[in-house]
Amino acid sequence: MGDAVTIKDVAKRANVSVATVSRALNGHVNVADAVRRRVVSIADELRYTPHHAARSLSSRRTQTVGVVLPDLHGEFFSELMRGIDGVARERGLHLLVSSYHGHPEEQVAALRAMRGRVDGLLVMSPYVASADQLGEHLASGLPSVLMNSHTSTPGCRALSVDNHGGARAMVRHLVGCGYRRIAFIAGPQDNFEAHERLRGYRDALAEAGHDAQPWVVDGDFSEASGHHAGHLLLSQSPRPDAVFAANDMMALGCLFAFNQAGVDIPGDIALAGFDDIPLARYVHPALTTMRVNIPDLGARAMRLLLDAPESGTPVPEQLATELIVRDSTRARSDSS
Amino acid sequence: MGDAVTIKDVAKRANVSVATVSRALNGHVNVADAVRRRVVSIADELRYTPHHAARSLSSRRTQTVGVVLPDLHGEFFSELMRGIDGVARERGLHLLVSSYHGHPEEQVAALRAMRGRVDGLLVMSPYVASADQLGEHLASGLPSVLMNSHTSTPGCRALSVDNHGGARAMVRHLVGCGYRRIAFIAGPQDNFEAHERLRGYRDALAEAGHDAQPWVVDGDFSEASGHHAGHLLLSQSPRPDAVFAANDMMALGCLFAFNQAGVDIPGDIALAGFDDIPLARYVHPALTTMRVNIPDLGARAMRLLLDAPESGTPVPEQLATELIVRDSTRARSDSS
DNA sequence: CTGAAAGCGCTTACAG
DNA sequence: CTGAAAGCGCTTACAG
Repeated sequence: MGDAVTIKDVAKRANVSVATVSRALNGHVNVADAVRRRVVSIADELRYTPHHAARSLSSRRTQTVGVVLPDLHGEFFSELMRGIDGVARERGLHLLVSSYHGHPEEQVAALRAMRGRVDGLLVMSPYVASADQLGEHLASGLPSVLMNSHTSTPGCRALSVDNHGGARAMVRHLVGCGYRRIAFIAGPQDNFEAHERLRGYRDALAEAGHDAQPWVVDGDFSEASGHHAGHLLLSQSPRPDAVFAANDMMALGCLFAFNQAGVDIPGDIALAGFDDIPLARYVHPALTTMRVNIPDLGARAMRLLLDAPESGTPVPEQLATELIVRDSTRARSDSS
Repeated sequence: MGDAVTIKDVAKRANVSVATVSRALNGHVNVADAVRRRVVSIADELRYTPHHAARSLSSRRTQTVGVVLPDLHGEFFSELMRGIDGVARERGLHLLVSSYHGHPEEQVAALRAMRGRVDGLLVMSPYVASADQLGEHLASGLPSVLMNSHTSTPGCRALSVDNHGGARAMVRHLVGCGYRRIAFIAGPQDNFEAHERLRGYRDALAEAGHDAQPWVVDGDFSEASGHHAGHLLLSQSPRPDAVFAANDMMALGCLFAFNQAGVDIPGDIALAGFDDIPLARYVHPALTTMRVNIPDLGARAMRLLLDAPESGTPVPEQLATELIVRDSTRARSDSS
């Protein structure tokens, strides 16, 4: 380990008290200029770095924001971290990242482990079930912002992608193109975002007034489940004339199923996804989808945490999505 | 913030000293069973969580590993984090992540900021230039493992992808297919991995003995630079019969350039990359590449940090790559 | 098995 | 402007 140099060593060398070293290094005003310069130069020379735990124990601040996510890998989280990290950097903050790896029951443990390590918390908890348990644990302490999470906890700041509005807009687009038998491949039952997208689909269909019945097949956000759903839909009679998958990964799985079966997209069946992952523009045909600006979600959540007044009644904020029309959907000439 | 409950509160309620609470909660043996049960249940009831900074200040341990990376976003880092995180999880460790965002000069600051916050460090520093500066700062303290970094610092544990061997193997594959005029799109000059891949290309070419001259065009690992290089190569006469890009992103850029120009791959020119990013299998034609198991790199680096004896002379370890042959290269019938 | 006390390395009122 | 001292919340020899 090598004995690290402490504030005492610096004080000794500079012939001042540790208090003065602390003040000089932290830029307090009440330090003689000559003294400050001497202290700073000695600290430099000795390669002194304040011991973080000691500093945060006495100052009650950690300069760190905790990020608790359901998972760490994958495009989504990587983009999210990018947005969060950008703001952290601007503000000179560190990030303590923790994932509960898809085990909602470990989430509370992850949250508790943050005590004494962070000044605030960004939490993403898309599991519908664990919502209130979560609120309870957040309430007791740290300033927090919830992302894409279903919670009824009052006083909790929250920011979500407008999944309901986005799904509705996509269905409207499909209806506008002339599609009528629009099937929906749903996401996991216990996922709040999946739930909202499904709700948007249903609502838009009801609004369209073509008395089209909801046509929902199960999925779990994975490519494989989309592939399976695609095959299932092809076996129906009549087939849907458009398929809206609750996320792009399932849309891609479905697309492969259609390609395998020789179905023409969008001639025979149109296809749309949600998220706009990078792959969406590369597949053939390129996928119509609803873009979610994920880094922006992270950045805005971070700013909400840092800048928003803690008091007052926080209004849950929404992040708009953007319809990206590509080749997998097309206005029908025989539109009724 | 809400006044957090401390060890004192638990001690008071349990009618024991804080020392006993500490021992009971930390599972030390010398605590009466009845007392331990009482303490544990009271701590539970009070929702007591030890204050991390205090604990690590007195115990000199943080249960945290620091990860200092050149960047945070993108597939590569996301996969790397996945590997690191898996091991951290197994061992009950936290991760403090820090990026210096492509500014090598900020790397030292990032490293220093880790003092008192972590028990060990995983560092990735692909900038050739900053290598020794780095070693100096690492030496003074924390156990560390370097990933994909060029360093001559003795006593420093290190783990790298076998970029040299991988590039050599790819060139051998191309030569074996019958290609002779093999151009190479290089990565950034100051990047250690790019440097090693280039070296592998040169060495393999020399070994092939067809007295083929190295044919290197500049690139910077970006898709755009690959696209540019592709156009440049098409303007040459004679054209190369195969192009090996130092990474997949550039290979994809090159592929788009070839497709735009109506060049048949691999009929007219073969194409190969390095990394095996997910996109590689989806493009048309699917890209021959050298797979790097990135999560494994992270996981092994982590294990090296945690398990390897700190003393002794550490031997830099290498991570093997795997040749993935897809449609963008093919054995030539008119092979000489 | 348990407690009193020292100490981890800082910061911050409190005096001067 | 500067220093002595208390204190942050823990852990850990040291006694008993």
